[in-house]
Amino acid sequence: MTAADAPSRYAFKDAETRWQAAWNDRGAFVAAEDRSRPKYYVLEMFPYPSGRIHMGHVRNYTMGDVVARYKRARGFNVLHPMGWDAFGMPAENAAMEKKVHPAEWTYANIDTMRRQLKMMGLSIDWDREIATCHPDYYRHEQKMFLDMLEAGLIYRREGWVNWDPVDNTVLANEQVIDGRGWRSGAVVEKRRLSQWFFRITAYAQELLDALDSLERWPEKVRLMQANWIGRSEGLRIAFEMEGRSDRLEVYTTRPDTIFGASFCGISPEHPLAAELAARDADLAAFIEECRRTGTSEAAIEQAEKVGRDTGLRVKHPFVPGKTLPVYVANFILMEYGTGAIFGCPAHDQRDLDFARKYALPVLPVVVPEGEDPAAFEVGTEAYTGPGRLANSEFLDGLAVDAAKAEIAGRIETAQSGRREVNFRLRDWGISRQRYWGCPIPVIHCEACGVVPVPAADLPVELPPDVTFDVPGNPLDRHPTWKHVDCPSCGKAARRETDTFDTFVDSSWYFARFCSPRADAPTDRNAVDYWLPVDQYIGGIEHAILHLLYSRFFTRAMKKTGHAGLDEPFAGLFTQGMICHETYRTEAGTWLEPTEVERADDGTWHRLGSGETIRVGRSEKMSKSKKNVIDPEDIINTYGADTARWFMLSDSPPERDMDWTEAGITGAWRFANRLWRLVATQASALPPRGTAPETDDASTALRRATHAAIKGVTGDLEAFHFNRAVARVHELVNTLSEASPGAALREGLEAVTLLVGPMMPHLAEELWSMLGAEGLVVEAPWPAADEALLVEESVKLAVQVRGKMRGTLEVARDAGQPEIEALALALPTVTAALGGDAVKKVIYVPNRIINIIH
RNA sequence: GCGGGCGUGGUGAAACUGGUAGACACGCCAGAUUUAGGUUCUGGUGGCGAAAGCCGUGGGGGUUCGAGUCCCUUCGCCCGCACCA
Repeated sequence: MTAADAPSRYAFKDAETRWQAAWNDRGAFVAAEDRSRPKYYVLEMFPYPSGRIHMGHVRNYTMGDVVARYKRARGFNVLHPMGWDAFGMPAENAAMEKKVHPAEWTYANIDTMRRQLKMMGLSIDWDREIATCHPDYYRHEQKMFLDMLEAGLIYRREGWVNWDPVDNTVLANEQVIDGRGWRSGAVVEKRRLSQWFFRITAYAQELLDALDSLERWPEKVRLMQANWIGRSEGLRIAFEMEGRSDRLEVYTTRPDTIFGASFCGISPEHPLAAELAARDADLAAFIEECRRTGTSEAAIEQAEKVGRDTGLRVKHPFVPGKTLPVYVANFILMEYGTGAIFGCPAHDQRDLDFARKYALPVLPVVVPEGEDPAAFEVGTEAYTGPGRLANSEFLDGLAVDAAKAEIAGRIETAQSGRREVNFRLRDWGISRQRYWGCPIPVIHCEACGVVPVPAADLPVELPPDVTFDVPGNPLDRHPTWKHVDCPSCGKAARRETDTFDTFVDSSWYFARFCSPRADAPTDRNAVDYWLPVDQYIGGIEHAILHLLYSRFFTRAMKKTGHAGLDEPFAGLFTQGMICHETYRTEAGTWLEPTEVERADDGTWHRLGSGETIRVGRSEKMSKSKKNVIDPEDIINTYGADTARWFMLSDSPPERDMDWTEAGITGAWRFANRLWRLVATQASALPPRGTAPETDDASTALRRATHAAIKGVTGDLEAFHFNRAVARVHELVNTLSEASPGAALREGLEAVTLLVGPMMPHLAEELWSMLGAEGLVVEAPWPAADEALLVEESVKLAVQVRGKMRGTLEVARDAGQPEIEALALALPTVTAALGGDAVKKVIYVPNRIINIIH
């Protein structure tokens, strides 16, 4: 073939469908347990079927696919499944807006997105596909709920909950961001409701401790979880109250500052506050006001610390005759500790702000080392640093930690308190007043109370005939669904109409993938074989919610016998977001990238009208700012391989990346360049298996090939995809300059295999053009010949007093005297020395020689 | 406020345990071939300078023969948590 009659471009459309069919025909990605090989479970966070895939999905699934294909080539038995996180609010919103049933909407979206993902050529075992909205999935979730309920991992109680007035549902603490619902953005209100809770706090310590064992998790995520769990060590102290027989219990992490206490504070939600308010209209009004201001971020931001003196006095435990006033204060949370504190203004900023407002005493009791206790004063800033105790009787002179221990001991001896560990983590409330979720399988009976649905009656299926014309939960107003007989006494009873938080669905799907058609939630053989997930990949936005819930749920599954491990994800990688420039008209209307163009002078204009456009900085792709690029358009225009290649190029995968037109066309050019290189050289190459030549040029070529194999292998292992891409570029540059021969064949075959996980269709195409047998997906990963990598000569840097003066091409591992002589003979070196005597020489073999004068 | 991360050419970024800063790519410049369309190929490209050379990894200081990398300090940007006692 000559260049003239060779097709000039890689026909990706034809090739991609052809190779996808070939993989499919061979069942190349179907996974089965095989104990003769090491297993490797690669999982990307499964998508919510919102409609169409977006670029974030493309990046996520490309990275996972690279890992899956690479590990497969390395001989691992790989599991790489895909499913749908299919329950959730958007389906109900669509039902309300477009009058389609949530199920219909969801399944249609799944069909679209499955088709789109298949266009990407992912090495997924589609036989294992699951959708959480399918009864075959959620019936098992219901079964586990019953088991966990029985095991004491779940309970029901009434409590203050976060109510989202837009989505008309309760939210977990983790789902309230800056006082607003994580989906709707509405300011969350406080309501009292009966709710089901997972007892995640029972595992608080364990979930915290085990973070240390997650070595292949990003440090950032582990820190975020540790902060969220929020362990604190302190002391619970019971103060005697004047004129009452009961005691006021407070929690503190600074018991050492007890002598600096000038008041006690209780939460507006504290039972004592309610009791006192019953006889005090002013206090009652204050409490009501606190409740209304609630938790909105604006309220908290500016909220002044305010309180009301209840008139109640507590006795200081160590100062006879001293009493402290008890205030109801708006900054004290009922949910944390005991809902009551003692205030030591000198050493706590909040207490100080409060004390200044109500003219309470401020007595420093911790003084920085070396300061005179008599002279040390606290102004507008509390002193929270280390130091020695003062004004504290028997604690005087002690360091903070010693003082804490001393006080704790005395309080415990006096039986007026005890050491206590507190966590910020709250139990996970999972009741949602929504239709499109997994029904909670319990029945409420007047006589028997809460009765679990018998396992034989599962699944509790969602009724299909529901309406969305009025707000609220359609299950609640369904004419028949909720009316059932009590399984226990047989009398008329009422079904629970709340459904699970959708995070329950995603807390175990990774386990279900191991045995997706099993009749029980899990097949223990399968989960014991496949779990844990060896490599999990997804967005950082799930650092707390999904990842913490899954860690808990896996433990709960272990306790109920559904799994046998504690930690579901051995390795975690969090990818960055896809960003794009934003475009606005002068009037402020957002425009899509396809609606604007850049003129030669660098200004931007609207297509058609020519209106001047303001280009905004690159931001996360989002529909509201219209800076989105549709993956399907890209795949149709450039092919899946080009899209994948660009996703892996340039930006490190954990960092945000910019989607640019130049970037995608650059990737497109490279794919063609590689294709053209093989297309033009293939026929000139010697047959496969011909021994490589041994002349200098061929040896150099082989060295480049094997260096690339070694480099790319290391880069893929370390998730350095952008460097792997750079190394492939380098190798292709080298191969492009070589003349045909066995060494070139070796190089082209190697580059084909190296590119395999990243551009799988193109790799197959090249492999077949090179006349190789079988498919790339079945070929083992190439091995680097270490012997070829050892170079006999090295380029050594020569410095004079640390300044670069030149380089020397010398024999590998040459001796210092020889190097020194050569270096001193360099004109640049003699010039720099200026005749001075050499005082010292530092020589690092094969690296550098530094001459000091 | 607390916790964490990041500042390197015009741009995205490389640089393993301190050892030739800017690999690779985009863009740009020059040339060649096609010149009906983002094609392909060759060379150049951190800054200043005619050159030798000097200066360069946010700023300042330090350790070291040698610092993008380690230490101190300061500025800027981003992310997470946020009245958690």
